[in-house]
Amino acid sequence: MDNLTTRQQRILSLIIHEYIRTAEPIGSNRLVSEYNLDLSSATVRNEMAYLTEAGFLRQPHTSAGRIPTEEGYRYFVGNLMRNTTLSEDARRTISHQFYQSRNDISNWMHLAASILANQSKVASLVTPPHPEQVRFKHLELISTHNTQILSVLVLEGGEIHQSVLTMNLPVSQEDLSITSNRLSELFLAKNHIEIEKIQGEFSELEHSIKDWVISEMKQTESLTAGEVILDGLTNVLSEPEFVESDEARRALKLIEERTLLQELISRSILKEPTNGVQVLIGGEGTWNELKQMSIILAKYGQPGVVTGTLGVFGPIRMSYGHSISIVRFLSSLLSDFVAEQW
Amino acid sequence: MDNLTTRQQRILSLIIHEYIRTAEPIGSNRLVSEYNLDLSSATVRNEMAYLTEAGFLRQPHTSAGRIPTEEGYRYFVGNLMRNTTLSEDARRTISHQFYQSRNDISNWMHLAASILANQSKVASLVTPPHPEQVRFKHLELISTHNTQILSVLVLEGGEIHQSVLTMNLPVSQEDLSITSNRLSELFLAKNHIEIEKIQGEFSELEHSIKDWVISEMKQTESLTAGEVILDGLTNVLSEPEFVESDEARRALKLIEERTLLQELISRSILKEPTNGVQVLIGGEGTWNELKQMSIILAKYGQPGVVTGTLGVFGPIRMSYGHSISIVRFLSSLLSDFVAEQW
DNA sequence: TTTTAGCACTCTCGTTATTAGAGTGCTAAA
DNA sequence: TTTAGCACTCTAATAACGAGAGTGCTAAAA
Repeated sequence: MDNLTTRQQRILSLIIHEYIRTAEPIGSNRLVSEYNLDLSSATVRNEMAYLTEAGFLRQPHTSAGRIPTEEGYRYFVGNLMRNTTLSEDARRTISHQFYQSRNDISNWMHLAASILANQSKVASLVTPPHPEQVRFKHLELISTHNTQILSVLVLEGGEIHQSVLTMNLPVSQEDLSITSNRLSELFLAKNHIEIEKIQGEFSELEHSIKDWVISEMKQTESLTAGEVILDGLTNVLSEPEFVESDEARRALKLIEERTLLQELISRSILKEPTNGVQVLIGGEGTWNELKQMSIILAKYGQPGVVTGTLGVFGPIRMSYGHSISIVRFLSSLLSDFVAEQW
Repeated sequence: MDNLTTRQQRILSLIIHEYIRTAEPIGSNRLVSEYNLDLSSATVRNEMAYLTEAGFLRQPHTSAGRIPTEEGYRYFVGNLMRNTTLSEDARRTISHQFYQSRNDISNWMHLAASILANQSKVASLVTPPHPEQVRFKHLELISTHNTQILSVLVLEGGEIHQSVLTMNLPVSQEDLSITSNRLSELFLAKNHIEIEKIQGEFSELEHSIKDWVISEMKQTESLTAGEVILDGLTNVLSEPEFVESDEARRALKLIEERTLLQELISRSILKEPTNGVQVLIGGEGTWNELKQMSIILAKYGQPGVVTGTLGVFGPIRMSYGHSISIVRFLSSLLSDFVAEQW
């Protein structure tokens, strides 16, 4: 079943290539003339018949050309795809853009999403870098009004949480400084369980702050990927499948709503992907709603310390080689970035 | 030109209402039967002819029904629209959702965008609350590696900036604490110009930090609305005008790219809007690319202190009454929110 | 044994013709 | 001032049709 001859592989590749380009069913004559094959259309027809039998191609109707099945794409990605790399030029441009906005996290996440979308011509997603083990680094308390405190919690890895807390009684900035110093020292490098266990006297103020710190840390730890930044939806949207089919549009809507995406990220990121990039084609039988879409995901960051996810998604008829190389490049770029900063 | 009789206004309203519902040109017979008018179709025809003459309606072709012109929508929004309010129920639900995620800014911005999109059934945008006068509040320096410093700058209003700075030489946490205390005291409540003017001795470390603080503050002040959060693009995308017309899709793409949007926000927010909500219909003659779209914007926050922008956008054929009431409600909700926190 | 030329057959899609129906504007009567 | 009536216009749906692209199969060629 899976042992195709070189010629069959070649033909499958060409069909996929041409179909990605044109979104039209590919016939034998057309293939031969388009690519100047040293074969007659009849021979190609025979091979096509075999590939159809084997489940890699299908016909929308008798007497139409062939289009790849999910299985066909999968075989292609798994066995036939040649590994494209980005041009040195493109890579330099991208790196440069990053180094310009290196400081602000939210900034470069959006930048990453935008680059992914523009380069791949499909839609992109990026989740924030997320600490895998959440440990306390520093606490800062700043009085704003009478009873209001702006609390800033810095975690190991540099993630920052801020909240405005309201106390029962007014507190002076001096008290706040003392409190934050004391707690910072006590909590240093501990995770939330260890903080919970700390024995000792706590004032009412300290107690409130401690509770807040613990709840923030817990929340951070539980949440796999809170926010998901999307970009380039309109790229996908002007593809013929999405213009024509209501179903495809519904799939896109589902993705925009994030819930499916989050499930998908957390599930698929578990099985460690082949060479860093994971390709989900047509929902992989599990997600029926995504029959017409493919998703390419990669982790970035430092395994075990901080990691995030990024990727692209678009019609199942997408340019895998190109998309994968972009995702891979950006994932390694961001990883370097994160490593440099943390 | 602008003084329509009550009957003409009524007919214009009905046509707009029906057109928004069906996206089809509206004929006289249909209007009479659909709304059980106490008029003959001939009379309605006469009025339609007048409204067409006056520029409020147009015919896609002779012997077709009428559709509203931009001018027609504008007259409707300005004079005829009845002010709908959200149901008490809906309002409670929304408030509730907000109070749940009240702490995290980025969190409730996304929430706001999502609520706007879901309620209005079109696309939405939200910009972060942005201080109008940028003043220094507090500085925190935390050592991460040898030469790397995590710097956290808190501005009046509570906005937080963080960066990782790299020094030439290693610095101890102790030195950093001293530096941050000294600078915090010196810079307190000053804007970037005043900070620049401060006389006195600065160590090399202090100098670097000072430069960074100034550049962050400058940047914050110049940037009207850095990030723009979008949601609900797919709502718009399944409207017939966007399915059918390439031009409309291009407009949406342009919006997703943000640059046009930012220009639009900064320009339109200047002229203080009528009762807080500004409605841009069909690009208002200025933005040709947006001929088929309408945008509803409102500020939120505390004027003069921190403000952001939120709104919805969709096909020019959108349900203005409903959308405006949602935008207005969310703007006041977020304003309360911001007021409570700052 | 493999490849290919040839051919009959199938199905889509674009074109053209036709028509039903919805809509209009105008005139004249109510 | 309103409306019934009517001739006229234009679209959009439907049907009929043929070109074209594609297929699978058979038999001959390599």
